[in-house]
Amino acid sequence: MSDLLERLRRRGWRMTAQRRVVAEVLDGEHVHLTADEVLARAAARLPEISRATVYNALGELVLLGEVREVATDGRAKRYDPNAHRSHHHLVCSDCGTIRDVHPGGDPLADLPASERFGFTVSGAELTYRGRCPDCAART
Amino acid sequence: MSDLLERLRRRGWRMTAQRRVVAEVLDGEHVHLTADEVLARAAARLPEISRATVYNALGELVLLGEVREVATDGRAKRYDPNAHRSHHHLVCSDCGTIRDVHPGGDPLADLPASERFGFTVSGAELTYRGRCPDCAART
DNA sequence: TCCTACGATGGACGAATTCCAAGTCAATAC
DNA sequence: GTATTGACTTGGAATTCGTCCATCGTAGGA
Repeated sequence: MSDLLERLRRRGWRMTAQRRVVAEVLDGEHVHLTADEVLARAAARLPEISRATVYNALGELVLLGEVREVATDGRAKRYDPNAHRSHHHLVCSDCGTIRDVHPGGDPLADLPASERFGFTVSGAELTYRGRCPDCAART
Repeated sequence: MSDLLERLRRRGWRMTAQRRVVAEVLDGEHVHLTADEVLARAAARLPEISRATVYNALGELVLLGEVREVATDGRAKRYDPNAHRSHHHLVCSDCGTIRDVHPGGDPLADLPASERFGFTVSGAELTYRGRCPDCAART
């Protein structure tokens, strides 16, 4: 679908079998996987891939700005392949599922200079919390 | 200053020496401490207090809504005693320092029903990221 | 094809947090 | 004041998530 692989190659990202598989996993699934889930899916295609390699690759994709890291509470970080369109997240407080949302409004514009305490503000993350329909049904 | 202890007692929170010390630490400092920092300050008054006890007490204070848990990336969670006045956070991406901020706007109102995916949305957290003056000066 | 720097490996390590079984104690009842 | 009891505390083990490191392998240029 997307040209993630192609983009990476153009940017000079050294392409190995392992890195390709990690990128393909992220590219294929438009959900928010944990590092462990990425490892599991990658290992399905390339059984000898190592956990450290997956962490390395994910870390570089984050640095390259191709993937966003989403920290939710005490749980494992999740990796969001949809780094290009600006969006925020809706997290289920029971199961940790994440959905992308596009609220109106501009959080950055809502923070006046008097509330910035001399910080150089570079961005804002908005996280909505709630229970997903599945968890609500399971009551 | 505050009546945190009094409130807790009224709510039937069983008061032990350990719990009192943890509550006093949070009540005294209006900063955002990690569990370890709470332990250190508590141990200064009650040397034999155990780490597990601090975690237990913090967990209950969070459940009671007296303290907010603030997860910042891969670092240790921080505990915010200012749970009663609604506010958001400005985090230094270098040193992890947190400041309370009060932006205008209402994130919840900005999320239309069509973007809620059947979730029961209970709240929104807004986290601004940037560099604090100290870290910027240190360049 | 050959080189070589960069990537992969996996096991050890580390930080933060939770779990557990046994001992202790605050609050209530008498 | 004493007895009672269920809730709280303890500390060490266990878990979870992630990083480090020395060694081995290989992608991609010459």
